[in-house]
Amino acid sequence: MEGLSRSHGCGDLRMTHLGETVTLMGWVSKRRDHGGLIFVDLRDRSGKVQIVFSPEISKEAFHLAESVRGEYVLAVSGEVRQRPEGTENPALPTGEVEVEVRSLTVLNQAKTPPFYITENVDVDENLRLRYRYLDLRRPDMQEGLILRHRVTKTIRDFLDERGFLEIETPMLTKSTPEGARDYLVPSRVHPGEFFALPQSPQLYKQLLMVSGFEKYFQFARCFRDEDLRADRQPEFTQLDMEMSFINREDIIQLVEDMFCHLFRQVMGIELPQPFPRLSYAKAMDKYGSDKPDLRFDLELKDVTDLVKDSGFKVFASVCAAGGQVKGLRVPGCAHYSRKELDDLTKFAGIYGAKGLAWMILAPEGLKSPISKFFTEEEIDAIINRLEAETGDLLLFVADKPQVVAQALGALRVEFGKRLNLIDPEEFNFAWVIDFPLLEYDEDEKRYVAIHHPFTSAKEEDLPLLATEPLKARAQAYDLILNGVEVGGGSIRIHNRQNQEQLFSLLGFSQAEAQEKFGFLLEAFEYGTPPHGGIAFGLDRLVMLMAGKDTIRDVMAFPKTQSASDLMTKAPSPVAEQQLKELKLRVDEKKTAVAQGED
RNA sequence: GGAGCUGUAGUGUAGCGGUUAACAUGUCGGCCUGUCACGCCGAAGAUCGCGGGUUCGAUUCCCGUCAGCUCCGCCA
Repeated sequence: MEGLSRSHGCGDLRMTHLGETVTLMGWVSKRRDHGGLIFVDLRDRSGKVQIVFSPEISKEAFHLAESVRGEYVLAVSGEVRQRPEGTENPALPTGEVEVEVRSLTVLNQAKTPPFYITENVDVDENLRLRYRYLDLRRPDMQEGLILRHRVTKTIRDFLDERGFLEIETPMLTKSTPEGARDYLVPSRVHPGEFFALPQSPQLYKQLLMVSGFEKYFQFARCFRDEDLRADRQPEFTQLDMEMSFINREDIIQLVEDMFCHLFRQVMGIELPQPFPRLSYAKAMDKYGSDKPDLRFDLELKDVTDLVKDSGFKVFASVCAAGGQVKGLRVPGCAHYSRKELDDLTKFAGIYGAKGLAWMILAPEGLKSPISKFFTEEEIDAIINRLEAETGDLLLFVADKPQVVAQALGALRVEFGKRLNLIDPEEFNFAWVIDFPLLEYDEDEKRYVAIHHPFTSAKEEDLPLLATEPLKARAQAYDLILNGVEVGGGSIRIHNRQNQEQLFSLLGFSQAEAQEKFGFLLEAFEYGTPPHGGIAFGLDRLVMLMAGKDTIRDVMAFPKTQSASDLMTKAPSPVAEQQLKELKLRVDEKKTAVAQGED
């Protein structure tokens, strides 16, 4: 490298550089050896350009190039030249030019990679994760991380402009009840005691409000030891924000401005403002989800009133037991076969539905195994309610409201995809507001907070906390994008009495509340401003902006579904000495149980 | 904790109760001065994820297991 200095990025060369002598450094993407002439596509972060080795230009470079292989790291210098007429490559941004190489330095050799370093590879994810550093060489993976950088950079600048301060909070923190399972870190200095990695910086950011910082944000790494999904990793990044002296409208306005700015700057897209809002109750009722995909219509219709007194016992008994019956109209699917309907039933079963009733509005008349239980008037009323037409398939689920919503909500999304009702280019933002504050946990026999225990109830619902807590609505709001929850927040409780009241509703004794959250309760006694905030899942947001199906594709080093890192082989056992220092002993629970025992 | 899908040369796939396990691509060698999915000739490359069972015989069928993925539960 002595005396060598890169002058341009490979992907940056254009006709305007004609005649310039350039020095490029990058990887061999492809080599085409014609015997007397060698072409190499040289790739770096900026893109690719064709470089040419010819004995007429440099015998030395040409012969050296004969030994070059894929993914070798090269430094070349030579003149940018217009390609001979007829040999331009319109598929490449640099396709009008090439570099004729006068000197070549092989900076490093490379083994043949285990998979192709190109766009759109369909390789076993096992391999991609094991060789993540090679996977990340692929241009579309680089684009994802570059996009991620531009998103964080744009947001940082925006929030700075609006008077926000970026403040870091600890990673070694206190384990608190409620919420996800914690990742624990043993304390060497305090044997038998543990830190928890933060599930979010929630309490710290509220305390920063007590401290008077007024506007805070942070790109915060969060940890939750729960099972993974395509959009859930054990560690992930939140854009975390908190503000004092604000109300819900202030936050919504700021966030909409922020996303409009972000999409304008990064994607060149103008988002329509204001973002639509719908209540939790309406979202659940119409779409069976608290994060509905609003890129397509398909609404659920409640037919409970029409069927509760009908002769169909399955429906009637569910209604009598306090359940409900809802229907989904699937346009143009009257041709569905028995097998396809059985598969749909199985699909609904995943979400707990014990069955799936259907009606087919065929041109030759109604086909349905349940129609014989209804009068003609009842059937007409149902068809009217669903606004169904000939050629439609109608699907019904009868169950507890929660099961009906989940099953039909999932079917709605499924048909949105199957019927191609979704515009993949669209970014459909909306707010879901007025969440309930609490729900009842049947397993634990107590109330649990839907958002989190620091969320304030709506002022007009405060009296309900003492009488009918489940009816109280929270000052909470989620931001959804294309059926994905990308963020959520709330106005917080900011005085000790209200916070203690909520803890007690959640079933904490005063002593427990003091032990777990005493520092917060105490802080609230020293002049706490009204405050609230919101946090966004950065990985999910970037995933959607990049058009990817999993957040793994926009994270540099993600974990597998079983929360391990195939590249480093983490987690792994540690030395006995390390355990000793921590005063820890592994319970030798047999992992390798003998086979074939009875 | 549960359900489903996948696992065959380096990679992506095909295949079948008895095969020399096929194809493409990559790799290696030779030829080739305008290619860009370069072309042509040749070669090497497989413990058919692992273990057990059924069978005269299993890569193929069955059971188990491991790994990856998708989903349910879980994720304030």
